[in-house]
Amino acid sequence: MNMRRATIKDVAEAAGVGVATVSRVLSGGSASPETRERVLTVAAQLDYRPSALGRNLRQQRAGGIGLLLPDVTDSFYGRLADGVLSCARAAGEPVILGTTGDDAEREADQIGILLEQGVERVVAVPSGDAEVWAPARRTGLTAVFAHRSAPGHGDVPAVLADDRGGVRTAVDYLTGLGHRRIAYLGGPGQEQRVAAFRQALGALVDEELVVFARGSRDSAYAAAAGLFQRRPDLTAVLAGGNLLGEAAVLAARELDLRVPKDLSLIMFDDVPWAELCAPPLTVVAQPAEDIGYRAAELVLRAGGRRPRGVLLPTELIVRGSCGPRRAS
Amino acid sequence: MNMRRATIKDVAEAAGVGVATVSRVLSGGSASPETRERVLTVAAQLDYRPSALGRNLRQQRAGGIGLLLPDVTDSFYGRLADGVLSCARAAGEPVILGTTGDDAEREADQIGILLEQGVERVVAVPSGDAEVWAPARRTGLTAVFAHRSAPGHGDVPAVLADDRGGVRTAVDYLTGLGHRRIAYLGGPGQEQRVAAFRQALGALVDEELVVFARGSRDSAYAAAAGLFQRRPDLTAVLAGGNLLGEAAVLAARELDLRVPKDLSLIMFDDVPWAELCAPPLTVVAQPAEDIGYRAAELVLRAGGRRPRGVLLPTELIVRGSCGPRRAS
DNA sequence: GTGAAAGCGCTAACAC
DNA sequence: GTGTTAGCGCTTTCAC
Repeated sequence: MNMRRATIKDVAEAAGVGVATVSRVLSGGSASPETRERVLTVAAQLDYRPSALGRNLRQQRAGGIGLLLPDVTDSFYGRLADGVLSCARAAGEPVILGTTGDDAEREADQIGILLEQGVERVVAVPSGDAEVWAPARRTGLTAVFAHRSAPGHGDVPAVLADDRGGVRTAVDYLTGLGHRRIAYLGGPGQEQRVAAFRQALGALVDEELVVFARGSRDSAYAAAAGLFQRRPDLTAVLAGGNLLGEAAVLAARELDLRVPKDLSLIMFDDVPWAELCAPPLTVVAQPAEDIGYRAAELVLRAGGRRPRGVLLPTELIVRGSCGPRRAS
Repeated sequence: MNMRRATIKDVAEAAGVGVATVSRVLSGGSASPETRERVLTVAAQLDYRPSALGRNLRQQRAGGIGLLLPDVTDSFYGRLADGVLSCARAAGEPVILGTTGDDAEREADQIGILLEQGVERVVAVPSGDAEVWAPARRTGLTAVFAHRSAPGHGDVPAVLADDRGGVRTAVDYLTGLGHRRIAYLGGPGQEQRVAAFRQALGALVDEELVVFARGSRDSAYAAAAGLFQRRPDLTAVLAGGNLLGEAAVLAARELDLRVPKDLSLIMFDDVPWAELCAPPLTVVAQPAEDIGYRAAELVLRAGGRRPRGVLLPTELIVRGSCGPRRAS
């Protein structure tokens, strides 16, 4: 089998026109109705598909959009990716996916691969600082950040959930229930949220109760278990992501802390299993898919004037994992 | 800013050699030690990165590997994707991701996009039959199927979990607990498993208890709820995936069926939340990441002789969602 | 061991 | 409205 694909030249010959005409017709340029008709027919007959290879080289840039994510295994990023994919699909653009593991170096590698491929538009959940992104900027790559921004990237538009609002609502809810010793269990790149947490809590903040994990499940579990053991006096936790929430539930169970009796828990990111958990988890829902879709939209219409950023609303969904402060 | 990237010609000139020499040096061909040294130095100085665009056109094929998945939102496919990505990363190859939604037509579109890009190697969880894949075959594209095979694809290698064994173990476990009316809640492309289910159950099969959902959560829920309402006499369910398991738990809860007292449940695919569920779910674990990794490996060494397929083991992990048949 | 040159498929500038 | 042609960056003969 293994038939050679028809090229523009084949079509041109078969239709008795020049290659330029074929190119024009296929990209909607001007041509007489009859020529257009003929070219289209022949192209269909030959099952001609313009080669992106030729076009890309000629135009000095690959189409398509790059997508850089910390971890496809995390369902939040899965949903975000889904948003990007549906937007890209609507535009007929391929998506090149790379994962960074929240590691700046790995991110730099992935950026390198994209650059090498001639990709000029990327949606990223950034891990590295401005230095990592410098080669990309220099090449004129258009980036849009999603879910979080990064230090030193003043002019890269970002599509974010309203972390500030989400944190505030969650903290208010918790303090309203009487909680005073509230912990924040964070992951990579959550400076924004922690700042909001500190601000919302005001004088109540206890820096020992603000802990960070790296991106992995293990690290999240270690952080949660360590926190709970070190400070058995805390009565509520805000987990900054579904991996962290999962870890908190696991660690609490392991240490025989009953939720919500001994410990109230709010998790960032509403995942399907939050409802299946015992007790069902109260969460701050983030529109993961929308974030991805909007970011892809932004990067695709790179030509027009782009807003500095987009802020999408979060929502506190109260289920059963928070209760009044224990008498202790 | 927006600096033009250095080309091979720039390097050649700066090093005082011909472009061919630069190309040879960079791809490990023969050159005198001193020439090699000089070229390498200059290339580094100029921060030269060979353009994949030029290479691809010249070689009439894009590097990289295509990845076609039903749904990135499903954590099983997320893990599978992760496996593919780590293998691809090790090889320095980009991955082009597309989702099919378990729809043959959408799959055909995605294949079209890949072909247009000149991608010649793809890992896919196939949805369509041989007809959908015909254009791909004709172009000489190398495919490896993952997680499931498809009808009429005799010679496409596939990396599969041992569904047959997994189903048998699960069914044996259930019948050993005394269950007789066991349902199978299936998803798209699970013909293999259902066949194994029928075989394992032998005379006990009740065709009314074998139901299928499409890929979505809604559809899964509808199928589960419908099944439970129509046949309140069933005492055990085998759910063919984590979405289906999730739906089964939800539907059972909605209909006040207690797990495992009224209903025993086994879910295909071990997901982190299976442990957090109340009760913790007994599952048939599948090595999702390995499946992806192995498939990617196979497609990358397309040159050598490739085995017809790989079968990876599954494992029954007993937790708390199965009990003896209710007295009823 | 090295360089010159052809050419991959396409688009855009230019001539008619 | 249409054809001719140059050339994008690279690899790969083919001479030397």
